[in-house]
Amino acid sequence: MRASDRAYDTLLDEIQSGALAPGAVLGEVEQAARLGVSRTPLREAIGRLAADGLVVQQSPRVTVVSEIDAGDIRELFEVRRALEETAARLAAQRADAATFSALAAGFAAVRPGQTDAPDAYRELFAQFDAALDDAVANDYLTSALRTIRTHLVRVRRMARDKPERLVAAIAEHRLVAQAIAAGDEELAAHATHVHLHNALESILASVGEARPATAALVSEEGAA
Amino acid sequence: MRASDRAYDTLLDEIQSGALAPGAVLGEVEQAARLGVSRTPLREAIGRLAADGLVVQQSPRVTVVSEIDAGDIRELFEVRRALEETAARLAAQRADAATFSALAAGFAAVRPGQTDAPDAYRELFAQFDAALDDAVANDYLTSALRTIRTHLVRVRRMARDKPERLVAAIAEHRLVAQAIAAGDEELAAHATHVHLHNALESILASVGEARPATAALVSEEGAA
DNA sequence: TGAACGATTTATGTATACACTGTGGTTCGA
DNA sequence: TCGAACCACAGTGTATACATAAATCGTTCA
Repeated sequence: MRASDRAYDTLLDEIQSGALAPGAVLGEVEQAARLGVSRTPLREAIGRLAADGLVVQQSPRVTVVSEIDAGDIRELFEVRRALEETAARLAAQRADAATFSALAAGFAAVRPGQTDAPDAYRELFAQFDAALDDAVANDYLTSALRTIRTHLVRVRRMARDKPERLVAAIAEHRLVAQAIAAGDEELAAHATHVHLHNALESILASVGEARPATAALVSEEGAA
Repeated sequence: MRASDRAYDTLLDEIQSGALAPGAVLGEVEQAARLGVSRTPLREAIGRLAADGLVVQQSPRVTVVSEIDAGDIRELFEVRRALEETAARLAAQRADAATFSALAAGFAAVRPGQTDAPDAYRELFAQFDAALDDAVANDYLTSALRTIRTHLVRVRRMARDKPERLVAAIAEHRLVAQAIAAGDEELAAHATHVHLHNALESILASVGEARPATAALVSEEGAA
């Protein structure tokens, strides 16, 4: 395995896990020494992280881990909605029905509280994403989604999902999978839209910065 | 200016212009010598082109300029539709009306045959894209669109637009600009959809690989 | 004669040395 | 005492040397 790949993987993991916090300065010599590689492959790793948007050149001489705030999360979800709704539509047109029927069954089989860790849920979501990419068969779309998902890992870490949100997310995924299996393009797109709306609301609430529209909905719920 | 930037700019231009044709092998020593830089900054340039998707590692030892066929063009437009429709919607919500009114006026002022080169049209389109990016104010979206546009330069070169298509594109842009200026989200999105549909059809026809649906429309036109 | 194995060559991956720029601190002058 | 200029240092950008791996060509054996 190449040293530059190891450096990239390590730094990516550390940024996504928060070990390297936003704003942390990434000096070449320092990081190269820490990771046990020379500056050349480390620079390549930094370059890839910069292309992903995970690090930015704060000044011409210092690169830092990029910040991410509630505004970024909203921007991220604007793009995510566009790409995933499109992916859902295309999958509904092209996907193998059996594959997504099986995924839907997998989501339906989940019993709340049965599985111990959220890792089991994450695994299901990852399988769904992989199946979606495979069904869509569009490298440009998959590539764009990959970038978004890379950022989302950090977002999810910032905003821990509550257990009930995870259960709801399972149900939402199940509906999307069913719609795709049925070839129902509109339902797949709209169910995806609903899912992403709920996911965003949950994340923003968790981060503690609900937007006006959400505040209104929350107070409605409180009144009802 | 950094050597790696010069190498990147040069290679990007050569790939987009076709001077470096798809399938061309990019040897590091060869290209470094040709561009008058050492291998280190050249490798960085190649890495950025790979992140853009303009070059691919054909085998672990040889990187080539990526191929692009009619299938790629369709995939590209699937993503482009998703992103630009979203951009149009967001711009309709957020844009400064005066800016897009001015752009609409600029499109309206174009007299067919008045300007000599398509470069004048391209300049207008570029201004529109820049204004759109500015209005949307979403770095993730802008970044994704930048990648798509990078590929589109090559596509346009492959498929020269006919003059009448350019005139139609001007009118289509004008409508989108008007819709954004008016804050009409739905019209902006749908006009964008129509524009991209027409652009794709024109390109595919020019490339000589019209898809079934298009063939039907063309024969209808012929019959009418 | 064909296939397989090995050696040579070539290109990439990595390390390191050098140069240059930008910044910060100190000192000198007003 | 304040400001400006100069020097020093740190860190990036670039070049080059070295190691390693893969591909190709030649030779040998079946």
